[in-house]
Amino acid sequence: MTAKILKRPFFERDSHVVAKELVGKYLVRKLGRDGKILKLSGIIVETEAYGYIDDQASHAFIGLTKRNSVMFGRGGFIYVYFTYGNHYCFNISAHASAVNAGAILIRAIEPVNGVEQMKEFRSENELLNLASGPGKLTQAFCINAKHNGCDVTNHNSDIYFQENQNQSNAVICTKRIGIRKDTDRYWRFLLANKEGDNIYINKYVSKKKENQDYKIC
DNA sequence: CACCCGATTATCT
DNA sequence: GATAATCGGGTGT
Repeated sequence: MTAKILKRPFFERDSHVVAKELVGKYLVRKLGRDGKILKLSGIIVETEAYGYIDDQASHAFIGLTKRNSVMFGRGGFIYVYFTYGNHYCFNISAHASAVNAGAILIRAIEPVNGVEQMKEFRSENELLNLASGPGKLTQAFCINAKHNGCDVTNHNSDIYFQENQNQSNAVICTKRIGIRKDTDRYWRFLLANKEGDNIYINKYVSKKKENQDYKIC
């Protein structure tokens, strides 16, 4: 029996709730390659939530524009944007109501299936460096501007999310990183393992130095 | 290993 | 014309 795909209702909740719950789930990328369908997959180990009018760091803060329009549509659609002249960032729209807006930035993934293909896409052999950052994971999973606006909630999607039967037992949160405004809210979520009183953060997260100030959530 | 800085372009004002 | 939800290479310790 295959794991369940995350459907529309999962994404139509407050973005910080969705961001927290996406941690530990699988991302699956179906790819046509040499006449066959190749599946790349991995466990989401780091996300960030972005909101609407109360969140100055969010692309939606300025109101509806051509670029951010997916953040204003229904939950469960892909928002990809190009930044710093080099990198794509992969987001999924999420908010609780039709008059809201928001998205989740997928920041890091622990590679599981299709590792050799990811290494080729990245020109990089080190497993820890394949998808441990938002720009790295789009390259490893071959996600780009053509995916903007795609629905992830059915099996025909090239990109979708799956439940994880063996989900880890802890998620921690930190302040969001790489932003200039609204830097104080704890809307960055990391996968961790709790063993007794000890917390171990997943080693595939990005920017390990910025993980010091965290809370258990 | 930590810090610093340049690259490079779509998007919005 | 300014900005940016980043990355990787270079330098110095």
